[in-house]
Amino acid sequence: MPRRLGEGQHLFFESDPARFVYEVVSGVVRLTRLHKDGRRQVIAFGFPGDLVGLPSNGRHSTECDAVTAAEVVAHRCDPLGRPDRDPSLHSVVMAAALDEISMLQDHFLMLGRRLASEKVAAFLCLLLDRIGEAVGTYRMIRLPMNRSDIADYLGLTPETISRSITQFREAKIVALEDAHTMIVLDVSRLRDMAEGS
Amino acid sequence: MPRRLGEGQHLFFESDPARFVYEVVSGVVRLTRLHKDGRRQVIAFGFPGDLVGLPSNGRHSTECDAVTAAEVVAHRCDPLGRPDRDPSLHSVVMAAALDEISMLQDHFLMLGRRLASEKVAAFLCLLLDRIGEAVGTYRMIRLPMNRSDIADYLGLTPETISRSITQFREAKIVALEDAHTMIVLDVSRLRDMAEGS
DNA sequence: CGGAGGATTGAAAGCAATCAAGCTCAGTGG
DNA sequence: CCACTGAGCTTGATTGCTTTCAATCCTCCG
Repeated sequence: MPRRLGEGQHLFFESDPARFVYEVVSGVVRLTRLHKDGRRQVIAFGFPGDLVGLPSNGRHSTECDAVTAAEVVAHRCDPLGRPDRDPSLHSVVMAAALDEISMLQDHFLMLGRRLASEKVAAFLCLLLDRIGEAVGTYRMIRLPMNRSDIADYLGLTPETISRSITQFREAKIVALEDAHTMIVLDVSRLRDMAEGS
Repeated sequence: MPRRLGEGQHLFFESDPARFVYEVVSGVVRLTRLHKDGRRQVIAFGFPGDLVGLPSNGRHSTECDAVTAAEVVAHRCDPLGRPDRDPSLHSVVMAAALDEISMLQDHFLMLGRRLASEKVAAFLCLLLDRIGEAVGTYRMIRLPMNRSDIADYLGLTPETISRSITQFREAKIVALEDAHTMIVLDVSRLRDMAEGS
């Protein structure tokens, strides 16, 4: 029943007719929109439990592809215009849409931070809360996406992401096992960084 | 029936229990969230026809106040959890929520532009399409908000907004009657500016 | 007429982007 | 088994744009 996506495989494109909404079951997907000049804005990452592909005027407003191998379950979204037909799907989609709005607003606050390092810290806190795992007394973040994805999410360059992470490493706030495996040594200082103090 | 708001008057605050959603009938409202350090992020402006105050987990996720004197109509949003009770309100709110997501995504693209002048041009194009008025062969924008509001919407400073507008004025792309009344002399060049060409 | 808030302009400083060069590691093929 | 390759990550030096700080202007309103 779930549909499997290989890394980099597309689920839908911008302005495709939206026949389905998709529930992410495993893996991570990336919702992006393209600038006229070819640059990319990452709008959001979809983690397990997220509902992605909400339509606007019957079409997808972003494109979506897999950051890692992923599984998704498709739900027809024809009935969205008629809440009486399928009230339970309707409620779920409504809740997802309202949550999405709230998440996008949080994303704005992230982009509105002063320094690049504050944005990166805020992003890491987000991942920590969302997909952090316990490792002894510390917590670990498996970063599924690469530096360019993070850069396009935060409106920065990959070089700047790298420099911020290096800075956290030198300050002993985090340690890197490899480029995609981060141990958070000092959560409270990371949260302080995210708030500019 | 409509509720009147004076300039600067608040309609609701962040994390207020969301008992109503509000339809803007006249005037302009401002949806904002605050950073820990007191800085302000303008999430959106609400123009006539917009539905504002959509709840997340039963609470307002932003604060809302009037940019100009405004009128709003309140709609109870208790029934949102039960689509079968009031299908028509439910459909309206669903459509508004999905539109809002799309608008927020457009806002991201605006923030993702390279230069301050591109962001300002994009913002002016948005206003032009939304509230532009014909004036002879030209089109006019009445800017209801001040430079700081625009700055907080675009993640820039008021000075930078001012400089960008001056730049457009010197390039004969726009003319200012006063600080809040802009004549667009060359729409296509303004759109080009917004896209970095 | 005078005051105040917002807008504009100017000069200087700060921070991220850019350009460019190594580095690491996984995958590949000899 | 190891050299080769390429992609992604890191680091360095420089450039350039926005911010910051400050002064002035303007306009509306008391």
